[in-house]
Amino acid sequence: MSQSKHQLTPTEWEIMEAVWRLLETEPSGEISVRDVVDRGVFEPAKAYTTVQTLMNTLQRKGVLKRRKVGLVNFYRPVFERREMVDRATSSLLDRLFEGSGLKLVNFMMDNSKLSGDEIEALQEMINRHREEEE
Amino acid sequence: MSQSKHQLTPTEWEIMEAVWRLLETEPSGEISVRDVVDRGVFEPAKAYTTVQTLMNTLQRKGVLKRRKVGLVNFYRPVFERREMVDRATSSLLDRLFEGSGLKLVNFMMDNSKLSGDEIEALQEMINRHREEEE
DNA sequence: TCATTGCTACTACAATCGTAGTAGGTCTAC
DNA sequence: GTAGACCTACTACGATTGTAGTAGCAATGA
Repeated sequence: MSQSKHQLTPTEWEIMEAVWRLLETEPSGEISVRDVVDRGVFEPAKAYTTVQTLMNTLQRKGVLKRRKVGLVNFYRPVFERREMVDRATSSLLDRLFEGSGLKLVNFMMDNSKLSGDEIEALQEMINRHREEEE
Repeated sequence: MSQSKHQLTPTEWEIMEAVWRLLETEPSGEISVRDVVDRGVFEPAKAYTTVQTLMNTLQRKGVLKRRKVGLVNFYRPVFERREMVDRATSSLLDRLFEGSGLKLVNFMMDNSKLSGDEIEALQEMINRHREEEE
């Protein structure tokens, strides 16, 4: 079936979001299943072994790297969140907007995904972007 | 598992894209499996029964409506493409950008999903949008 | 009339997803 | 030194996904 490479399912995203978030305050850059279970927020809660299975799947998919310290497995993300978001966004872009970011923005404007305030902020972004380009 | 409501898998999207496209030149607003198989473009090609199964799944999910004429089933989309794109986009927005369209646009600008030309076009869009608001 | 064509309904089946239980091995605190 | 606590590896299992085959029936054309 799919499994192509680093495409995540919604539940795997949930786990990864927790991993990235928790690692912000984790100087070692590594994290255990226990950390994710205890400090991640899941609604509804997930069993320890469920999280364990998911993290091992993520390891198999090459999204987490696993390292055994003593008896305990520690995991570290292979990619930054930004990279994964990029892939997911590109995938949506390719599938639904013929790869055109402009079409996506256009769609959002036409479908109220951007409020008036946000469009003002967007204008600011464009201005800043132009300055950076010079 | 998921099946929540009208969330499509990549392959189901492929079918629906073909259905919407073919219906543009189909005054009846209905289409058969045969139409999709013969006139849809799939890479690699899909067996007749594969398309049949997928279209029945889409019917079960409430995305296509089925009507038997004589012996043959005809299908019609329940939603316009725009509606489904809206759902998929909102889903990505919620999962990865905290529901903020602005964050998504920001991300795209920072990650070269928008070329310089496209940003100009975006500026045009904003201007037009402002005029419409007045 | 009867073989071919074409369609539907049903079935199959491996892979994946989401969730979790169980067995068995260390560590630790009494 | 032994009973919990805690962790890992393995297994399970129903649902879904993606792909397709088969049986059977209707229309059709020779």
